[in-house]
Parts: sequence; C-alpha cells; structure tokens
Amino acid sequence: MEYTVQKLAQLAGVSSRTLRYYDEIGILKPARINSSGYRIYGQKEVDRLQQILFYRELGVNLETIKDIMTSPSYDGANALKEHREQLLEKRKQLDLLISNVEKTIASTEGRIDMSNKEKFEGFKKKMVEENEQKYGKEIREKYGEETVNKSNAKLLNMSEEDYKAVTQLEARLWETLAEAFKIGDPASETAQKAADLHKQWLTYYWAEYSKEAHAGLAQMYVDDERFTAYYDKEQPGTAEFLRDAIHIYTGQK
Amino acid sequence: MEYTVQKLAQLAGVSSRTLRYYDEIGILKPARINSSGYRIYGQKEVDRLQQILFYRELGVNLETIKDIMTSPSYDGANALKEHREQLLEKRKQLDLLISNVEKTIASTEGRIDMSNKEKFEGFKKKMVEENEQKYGKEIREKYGEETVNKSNAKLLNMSEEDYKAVTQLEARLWETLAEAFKIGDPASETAQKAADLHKQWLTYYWAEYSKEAHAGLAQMYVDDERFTAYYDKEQPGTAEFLRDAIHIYTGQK
DNA sequence: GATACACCTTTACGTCGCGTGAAGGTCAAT
DNA sequence: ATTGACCTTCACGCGACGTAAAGGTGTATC
Repeated sequence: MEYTVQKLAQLAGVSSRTLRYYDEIGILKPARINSSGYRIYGQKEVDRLQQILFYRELGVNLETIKDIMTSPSYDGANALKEHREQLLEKRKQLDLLISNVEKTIASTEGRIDMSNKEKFEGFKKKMVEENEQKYGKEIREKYGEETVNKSNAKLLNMSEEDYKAVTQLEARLWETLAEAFKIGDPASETAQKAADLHKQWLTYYWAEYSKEAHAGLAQMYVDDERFTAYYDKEQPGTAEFLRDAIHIYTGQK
Repeated sequence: MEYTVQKLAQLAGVSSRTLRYYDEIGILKPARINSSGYRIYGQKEVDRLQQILFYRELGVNLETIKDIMTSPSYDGANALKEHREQLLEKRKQLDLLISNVEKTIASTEGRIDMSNKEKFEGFKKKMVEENEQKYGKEIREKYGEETVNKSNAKLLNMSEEDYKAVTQLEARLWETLAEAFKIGDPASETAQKAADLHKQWLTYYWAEYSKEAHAGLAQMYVDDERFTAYYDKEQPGTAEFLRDAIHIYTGQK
C-alpha cells in the first residue's frame, strides 16, 4: 500500500505540512518521488512515522528523534519497548497531577491542608526532564553525535528512582569533593573517591563509559568557563582539583 | 508568604522567564511591585499559577487560558473540577497509546495482525482537539470574547462520548440538508429539521444558545467565503439555503 | 479536448512560548 | 567597599510547524 502526502497525513492524524517538514529535515523521507514529483510513502515509512509520533508524544525534540533513529544501533522493536516504558512513566506523572487536583479540590473545600509546594506536584518533574535534555546538548557540542545519541537514548530511560540516585550521588560528590579539597591532594583516597563518585554519576548519562572520555570531560570543566564556574561556586579551584583527581583516577597523569 | 520571581519559579517548576512573560501578557500579574521594581507574588498568585499550569498541561494556549480566567463567570473551584475531568480524559488517551504500543509490539512479534489505521490510535484524537480549538477562534473573531470564553470552557469539557454525538449530528445534518435542498423550500419540514440539527450541533460548542446568535452565525456562513465554501462543497447554494432555513427557524424572517 | 475540483510541489513569512544574553540596578553578607 | 545572588528591561533567536501564494498534476465529467 502506498500513500501520498494527504493520505498518510489523514491516516496518522498529522498535517501534510508536517510530513513535508519531516522530509525537509530528513526525519521521514518518502519511499520514492513519482514522475510528477509527488512524495510516495510505503509501509516502512508508516511504521517509522508511528515511532516518530511516539517519541514526539514523549516530548523528544525532532533533532534528537532523528539522531536516535539514524543511529546504527537503532532497533525498532527495542524502541517500542522503550516507548511503552516511557508512556507508563508518563502515566505515573499524570496520576500525580490527578492526585494533585483532587487534593486541591479537597483543600478548597476545607477537608485537608495543602502546602504550596504540594500544589505543584507533578508539574515539577517536567522541568527536571527539560534540564536534563539541555545538559545533554552541552555534552553533544563537545563530544559529537555518536556518544550523545546513545546517552539521549539512555536518558529517556531514566526512571524516578534513577533520578533520585543521581541526585544523591551528586550530593555525595559535592561533600566528598569539599573534603578532598581540604586535604589538598588530588591523589588522596578521598579525592579518588570523589572521582569514582563522579564516574558513577556519569554512568547515568553516558551509555558507555571510557576513561578517555572521563578525562576529556574533566579537562572540559577547566577549559570551559561555564563548567568551571559551576564547580568553583563553593570553593574556587574545585574544577581544577577535580580535573586532577580524575586524571589520576583514569591514569591519564 | 510572598515570593519574588525565582522563588515562585522554583516552587512551581517553571523558569523565571516564564513568569515575566506571563506578567507581560497579563495572564499572571504579581500582587505588587516593590520599591526596587521587583515583582512580588502572594498566595492568590500561587493558586492562579497552579490553575494556569493545569490548563497548560491540558494543551490550552495561553490566550485562551487568559480569556477563561478573566471571564466574570470564571470560578476557581469549578475549574479544578474541570481540570480533573480533563486529566482523566487525557489519561484515557494515554491508555490508548499504551494499548497501541503493546499491540504494535505484539504485531512485530507476529502474535497479532494490526492495520495501519490502528497504528495511529490515540494520536488522532489530538488532531481533532486542535481542529476544534481552531474553529473556536473563527467564532471569536466574529462574535467577541464573551461568547467564546464560555464556549471554550465548554469545549474543554467535551468528552469522547460528546464528540461522537457531535460527529453523528454533523453527519445527519449533511444528510438532512442535502435532502431539504432537493425539496428546495427553506421553510419545509425537512429544512426546519436541518436547522434544528444545526442548533443541536451548536449547543456542543456554545455554552448558551440564542436565536440571534444562531441567525447571525448563519448569515456569517454566507458572508464569509470560507464558510460558504465549506457548506457549498457538495452542493453550491447550500450555505445560502441553510442560512434561509435558519432564519425561518429562528424567526428572523 | 476543456473544465472543475482535489491534490501535488516549492517558497516564504509568521506564530507561540519561551531560552538566552546583554546592560544595568538591588539586596545582604562580609 | 566588595562580592555574589537576584532583580529589571530589551532584544534576538529557536523549534515545530500554520498559512498562503504560485504553479503543476490527476481524475471525472461533459
């Protein structure tokens, strides 16, 4: 079965403009162009569009969708399983919102008390996800598409549980780093502990860890003002110190 | 408890830019501006922001949110009840998508057959809603904010069931209209039946029906080329015929 | 073959809801 | 006074299309 633009648009519930745009940006090319110059889509494109719409529904931007789906490691069957997991996550968030609105109703009726913080339960999760997407972009600019495609795919799998774990890792990293800085030796046991915590933190963002990449990222913390500022905010010199500790940890120095 | 921009932004999980933008477009004004020119938000604004975020979560554009919330008939407690209903609807749609992805997985594993149409179940609903929002805008341009605010509020309450009913009404309207046109008399029983069906169709979009508004809309069908084209697509002259039938129905002629 | 209508193409400008940054002011702790 | 966090306004840019113009194609009907 073949489809021209409007036929496929109607089938999928998108606009023909969307399909032309997707062709233009290379995310969904037609199977062929007929003698009149018309786009002709086939079964493969139907299935691909479905996947795109799932990613879109999950809030993934088109550039990232394209990266993921053009990666050699992309596997349609696995992607579907991931979509399912993400959709279940999304439903959890929606359940949070439903619970929130029900509590708010009870609160306005004077049945319960509700803090201002609770009033935004379920909305906040979104912001966290957006920040994580943004951070992924920073890494891309430094390390290229291949690494980041993988990390984005992994990123989308991060559960609430993982997120908590990451947050805790980060907190421990800061503590350990501050302590190690006081000791003053990037080779100390404490500093090496910090480097290890940093590695563990990274494994939540990187699908594959390598010492080279770790060392390179540490160098970036010192070379890039924004990262330096971030790490030095509590104690100037922290970015350099962490870079040194990581270089020792990874055997680059 | 009072909040400056960042405090409220953090509480709610939005950006400070968002809050400034909301002030700028008049959707969420601060309680006051302090002597330094800083925006200061209070409890009322916290609650209002929560409502805005619920509407936003439900896909309502900011202009419409503003209209709804500034309408004299706006009632925060009722809005919360509506949010709840809409969120439950949204969950139904999400369940459709989850069901879809599960079926697609089963299909790729060869366990079931799945049509291309089924592959887009759950995505299509969205497009319908978007079209309805757009249509609401058409009416606004002709009838002003007051009527449309109410119709938008009603629009958001439209359930799947209502939607089906509307679709069926529309189908019957077209049938009856075609039949009445053949008879050729806008005063005929059939034509009056069509006008009545049209009224019933309208009650899904208008919170309040009036004969004047109905007659005015019918005139608009003839005056505005786009509506005329829509009604004349199967039989030229249909827009005028329907206008006449409605004028008789509403006693305007 | 001509006509009408629905659909196709490309090009191009615009919209919405912010994100980002610049330039400069304010607050609070040291 | 200094520093760092936060505030303001202004302004440009972005992603994902929506809309329209100008012109070509397919199909049914006369």
